[in-house]
Amino acid sequence: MPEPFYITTPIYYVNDVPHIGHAYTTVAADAAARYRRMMGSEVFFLTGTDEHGQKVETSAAEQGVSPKALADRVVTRFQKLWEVLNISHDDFIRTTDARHQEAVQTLWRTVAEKGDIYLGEYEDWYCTPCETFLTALQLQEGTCPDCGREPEQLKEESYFFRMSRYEQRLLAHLEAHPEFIQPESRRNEILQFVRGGLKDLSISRTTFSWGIPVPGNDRHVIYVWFDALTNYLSALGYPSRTERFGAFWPADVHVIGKDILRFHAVYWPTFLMAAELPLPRQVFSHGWWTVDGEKMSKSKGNVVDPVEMVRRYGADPFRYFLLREVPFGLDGDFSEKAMVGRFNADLANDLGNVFSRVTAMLDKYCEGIVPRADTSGDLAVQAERAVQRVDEEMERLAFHKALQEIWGLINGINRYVDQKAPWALARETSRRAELDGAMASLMEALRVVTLLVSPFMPVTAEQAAAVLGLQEGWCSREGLRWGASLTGAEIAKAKPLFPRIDTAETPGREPKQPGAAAAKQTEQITLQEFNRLDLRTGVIREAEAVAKSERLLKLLVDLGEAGSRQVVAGIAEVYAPDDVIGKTVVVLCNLKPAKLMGIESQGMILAVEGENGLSLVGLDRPVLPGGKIH
RNA sequence: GGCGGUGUAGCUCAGUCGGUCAGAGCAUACGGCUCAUAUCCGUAGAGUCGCUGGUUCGAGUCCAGCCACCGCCA
Repeated sequence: MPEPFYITTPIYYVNDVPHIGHAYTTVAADAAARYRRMMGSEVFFLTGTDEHGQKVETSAAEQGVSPKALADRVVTRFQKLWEVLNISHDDFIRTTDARHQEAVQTLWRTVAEKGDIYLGEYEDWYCTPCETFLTALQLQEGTCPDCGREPEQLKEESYFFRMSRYEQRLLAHLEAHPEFIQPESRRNEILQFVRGGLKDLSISRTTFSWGIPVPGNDRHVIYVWFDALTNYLSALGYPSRTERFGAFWPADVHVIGKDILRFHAVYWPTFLMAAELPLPRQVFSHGWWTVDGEKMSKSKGNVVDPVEMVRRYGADPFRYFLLREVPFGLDGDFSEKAMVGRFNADLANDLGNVFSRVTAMLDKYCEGIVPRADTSGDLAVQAERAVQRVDEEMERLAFHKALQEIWGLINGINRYVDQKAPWALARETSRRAELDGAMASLMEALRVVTLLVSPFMPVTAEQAAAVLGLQEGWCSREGLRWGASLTGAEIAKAKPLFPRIDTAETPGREPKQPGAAAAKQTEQITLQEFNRLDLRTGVIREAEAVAKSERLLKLLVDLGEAGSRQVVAGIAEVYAPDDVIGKTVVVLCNLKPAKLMGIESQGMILAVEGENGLSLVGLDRPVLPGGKIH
């Protein structure tokens, strides 16, 4: 009977543009899920999207579509990303799924019947000039944190969850289960928070309607966390006591980012207590990524697009980087320099090279056939130890340590090659047995490395398995045993798994020096010549992908008095149609019209090739469309 | 303001109960091999272990104060 293992990512807000943080959580959960599958567990790995709420409602209204239609369109951004990153989730839950709505309403009724939901009044503030809602917590001495003015107080009828009632029980649970919240520093924060006392929690809204209705009161919609967190149950079939539910609840681990720790470590367990359901075994909160040492933000324009990183470096190297660079649980810094460093030092020089090295020797000295020989010895001991240690580290989700262990084995393989010097053995026919033993051991070690690396780099592992001629089902717990054998297999010389990246050519690696270098190469022009360009501001009113093209978007650009015109722009790799609608851009209007993919383009949108991909040229203050640029 | 954390080689960081703990990886330098993706293996560091005091036979390792940065809460 395989051991069940249920692991989740958060459900991501569907209206968000996926970035490195989303990729990180999901890649980490995927590596854990794949490892457990290899080890023979029955794994259920869940991810999905949170699709309700005011932001989706508003965005949809602005675009004149229904919220569901908007969600249906943008959910694909996440689904595509998971495909690109080779995420092996078993289910993808959307909060708009009927199964989820039913689960949430049932959970609500269950908790309400217990007397833990009551109708009350929720207070918040609205800053009219800023057009933003503020909670009591956000206020600074009673004023708006943005403009410093006094906001208007609003009162709203709201249902409340009696969270205060579970304060002691939660505290007891936290104290009895130190592993419940990880890492420990986060656990301490939560302990401190709970010790400070739990208030009741507002769990419904009347100010928007895009959500799951409160059972028995359609004026209310169930508010974010009561809705979203329940996804972990609904994907298992709750409220039906399905086989799936029986097998997988409670979850083994919810992998989350530290921004949503409290909701998972406080709200969620108390909801479950109220519903008399068992609590998840662990909530693991990982850190955040900065980019080149700076906080990632839209305004800085340094948001890392995971799709672009995969395009540049490949899914496996990107996954490897995320899990190797930083201890899981701590913050980390992403930079392309570090990415390339890891790629060359770890993947090309170590992992990739050792495959080429050993298979080339096998080809040369053993006609490509793995000799039948004794493989006991030093390398066997090292491999067995690595397998054992990787297991311990994966148990704790210490991905970076697990990878360190694997690389320790790779170093060991390289050392073994040096010690045995097969090229020297091959010159003396009398040492044939010794050569065979060494080569058989080396090949066996490569096989073990292939398995160990597979949860992190599934595509590379498949390639390596193909090189080694491994049979179907190679990725198993049994396969991790030393001596599970390659004997007699005929093996072709491996092509480089990771061709080195020439750092001189790497974009973004060299410090930018636009001034001097660029000026020298650029021919000077007169103002008259510049004035020949009819550059104007335009607002994108419509946008759609051009069929059969990965790069092109067909745009309708509003140029104010100059009317509207159709422009085809090569920006689709970075911008989805929804991203650009409403954006003010700079248009070269007197460019000779041209046809792209059969569609006429009457101008050109200005963009820059930045470090993180293409970026549209924008304006730093709002401007009416049609403004002449000079 | 309250609570907590961090500050160790050029860079990123390990250092469990105080006594070979002054370490690893990257980068750099030198040496070796030639099977391999100019890859690999080995050797090398004049680091006041943030600062100042204290406890101790002995302190990155414990205590106090200070400085800097960060997190949670208010």
